[in-house]
Amino acid sequence: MPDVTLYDTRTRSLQPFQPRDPARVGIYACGPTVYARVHVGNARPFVVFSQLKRFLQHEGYGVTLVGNITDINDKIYTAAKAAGVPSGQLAEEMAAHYRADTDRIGLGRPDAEPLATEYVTHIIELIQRLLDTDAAYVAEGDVYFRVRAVDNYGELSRRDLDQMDQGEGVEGADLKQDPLDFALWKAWKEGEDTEWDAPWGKGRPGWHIECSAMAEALLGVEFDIHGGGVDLVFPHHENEAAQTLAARGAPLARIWMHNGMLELVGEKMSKSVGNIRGLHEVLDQVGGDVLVLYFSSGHYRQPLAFSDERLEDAKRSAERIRDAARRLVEGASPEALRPHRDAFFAALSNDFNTAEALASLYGWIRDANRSEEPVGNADLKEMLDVLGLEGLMVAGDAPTAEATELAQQREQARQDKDWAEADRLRDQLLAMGWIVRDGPDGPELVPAS
RNA sequence: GGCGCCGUGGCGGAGUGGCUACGCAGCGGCCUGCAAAGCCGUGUACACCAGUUCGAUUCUGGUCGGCGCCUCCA
Repeated sequence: MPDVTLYDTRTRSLQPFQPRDPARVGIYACGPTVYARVHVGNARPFVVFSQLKRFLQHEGYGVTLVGNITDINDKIYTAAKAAGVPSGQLAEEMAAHYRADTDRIGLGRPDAEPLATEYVTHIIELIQRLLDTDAAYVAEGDVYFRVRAVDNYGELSRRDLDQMDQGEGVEGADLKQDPLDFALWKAWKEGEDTEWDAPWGKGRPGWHIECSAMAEALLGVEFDIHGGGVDLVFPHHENEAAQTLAARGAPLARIWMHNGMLELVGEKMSKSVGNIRGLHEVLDQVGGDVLVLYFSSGHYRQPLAFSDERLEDAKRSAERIRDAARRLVEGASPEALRPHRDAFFAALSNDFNTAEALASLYGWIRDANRSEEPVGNADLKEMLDVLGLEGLMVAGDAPTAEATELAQQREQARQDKDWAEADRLRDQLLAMGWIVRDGPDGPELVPAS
């Protein structure tokens, strides 16, 4: 089994995966801010890191995946005010939607899904620590992080402090000692309907510190993999890294992984642009397996084109896999197909290249389809399991008695060479949702999808 | 303007210094009563210009174009 390598954003290089403890690999993947229902783009990190966890488990590692939900944020206040509901209620509703929508993807849940609101104590403690070490300061109830307190600020996102925009016009700019400093805590303001007490006054945590605190609480510092969308590299992850380093004297994570964006007609899909497709809508349209297959068709680090056409392609590809699975028999796969299986896992070992892995999977299928002998399904099952596509192995519902009866009538008509009647019955079956395939062993009824 | 990513056949999308990616669509064939599924075959693909090299889509430099981040963003 080849060693696993993963691309690390901080060093911009492929790194051999060498966890501190193979039995306890920690992955933290930044989840959404719940101020609205999530779109398909938000599902990419969920899928990528869920699959990565499955793959690492397959390779023998013990893995804990943490996927947070940000439920304290300016966006939530704004959206709640616009909707005329309490912000806590909005966040709760949207978090519930998020869990329900991502459930339908069919990859299970992360091992922990912390909410920021559950970790305010940890957050306050972490901020206090930063104040104690003089890496942060209080200004009129706000608390700001002193960016120059860490000498490697900008390392993750490859930014030169002295060349960065000076953040003019940004909220709180006049309170900052340095325009690049960012808020760890925002003092309560008139009209805000949630607040927490802290030694320096009531208010709420800033976004970046929430993740540092939750990750540290659940995985400890210097855990193995921190993931999220590439749009989070700066400032979110840069700030997380800086805070934790300043507070604990140790890096937050060893490897930083970032997934590429979904693109809709050549433009990043995002709520601010307004070119979004709801995750639940897409799931209504094609279901979880097709969506996962669609995501898997490109490398996780690259942008991926999103459109109905792409979805339809993935749907047909899924059919190809399903049809192949239907022909297999239970049990071990032939040695002759082994190289395809091995190539599949070798591709995943090389920076989790699911696109290349799928090519091997299709190669396996082609050879299996070509085989005269019955082919055992073990390899295919193993590969699909790792991608979370085991659902494609499941045969559809058994034909109804009525459908079977019609199929038999059609066989009789074919025996009698009454082609018109046979075709009529075939159309009737299709209308009922059954495709008839005449094989050497007689007709087969396959659910039309 | 700064930092970074990318330009591959009709579409999507991997990858490699010389050898079929793959999927979807198309075309021809086998099979079939006809289909469907499957199999076989099929496309002078690597933005452009130089350079390195026996040889570059793959390395280096430049040009043009697209995208992301620099403010909330998966």
